[in-house]
Amino acid sequence: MNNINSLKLEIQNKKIKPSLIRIKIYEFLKNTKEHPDAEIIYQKLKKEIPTLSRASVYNALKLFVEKGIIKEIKIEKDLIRYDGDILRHAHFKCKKCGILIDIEIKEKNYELMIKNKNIKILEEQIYLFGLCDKCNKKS
Amino acid sequence: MNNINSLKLEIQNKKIKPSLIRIKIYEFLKNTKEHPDAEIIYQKLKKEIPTLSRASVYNALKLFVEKGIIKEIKIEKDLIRYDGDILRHAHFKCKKCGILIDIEIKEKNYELMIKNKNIKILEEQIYLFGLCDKCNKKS
DNA sequence: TTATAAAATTAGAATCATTCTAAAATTAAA
DNA sequence: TTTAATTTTAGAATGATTCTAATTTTATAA
Repeated sequence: MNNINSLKLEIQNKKIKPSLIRIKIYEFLKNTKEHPDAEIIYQKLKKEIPTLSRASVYNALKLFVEKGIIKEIKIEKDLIRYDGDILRHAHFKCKKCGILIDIEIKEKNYELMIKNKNIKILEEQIYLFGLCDKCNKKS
Repeated sequence: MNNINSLKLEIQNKKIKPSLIRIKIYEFLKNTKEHPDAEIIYQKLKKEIPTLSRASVYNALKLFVEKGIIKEIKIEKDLIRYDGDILRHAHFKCKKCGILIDIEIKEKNYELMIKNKNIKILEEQIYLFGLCDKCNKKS
């Protein structure tokens, strides 16, 4: 799972040309649960691809988000983090230590009451803030 | 409701010194459903208070958020909008026309399943994206 | 192949909301 | 008052992201 060839196919299925840079960025996102930002991806891949530029990272991430194969996480004040897991889930950030954790959503019980029935919801982003296990025990 | 004196009291109850600028900013947020950003608040109040600086607006907004009397809405790519309504609700943004709409949450049916039971959730931000009534009918 | 067009990549400049800084003004305390 | 503490201010600094224009790579056609 998540080998280069299957990742390449996933990209191609979305009509994205599978350049080396794009495959590498996508691979990186698919194999981490750290929800990295553009700079972290850039620094990591620069070791493998010394000519890599930040612009290419930003370009690829933007394209991936548009095509729906990754998700933006806008939980930080000043930067965007990225998630290779596009299955429905919420994100929790500890107010004390800053750790970012995936939160499973109980599908059945989650319902929003839309007064205006004609609104069509295509996407959702759920951010939770509080105290993680460790920080909660300490306090 | 929402007269100067009651707003002043609300601010004071949160141990915030009720300077004119703070009262005016709080009043503005309490009397609009537009979810303005700092710049809009600045431009609007500058007419009344010509000496007003952007820094004061940012300072007051930051303080209000910390004290919990207003909420940040981080639904735009590049700026923060503010909400004087701190009652629990989600925000919907139309992908076509960009309109921002409050969405009531059906309390009973909204449940998150937290695997790690020790996580303590103190705050939530729910953002929805899609097509508003008008844009949905057109397409 | 070779020529040509299209797309991807690059380095670095530009953008722009927000934060920072240090001074001035205001308010509170003694 | 006098002094201290807080608030406000203008403008500089910050920093993630976007833009630009040139270069490189890839695809297409003859």
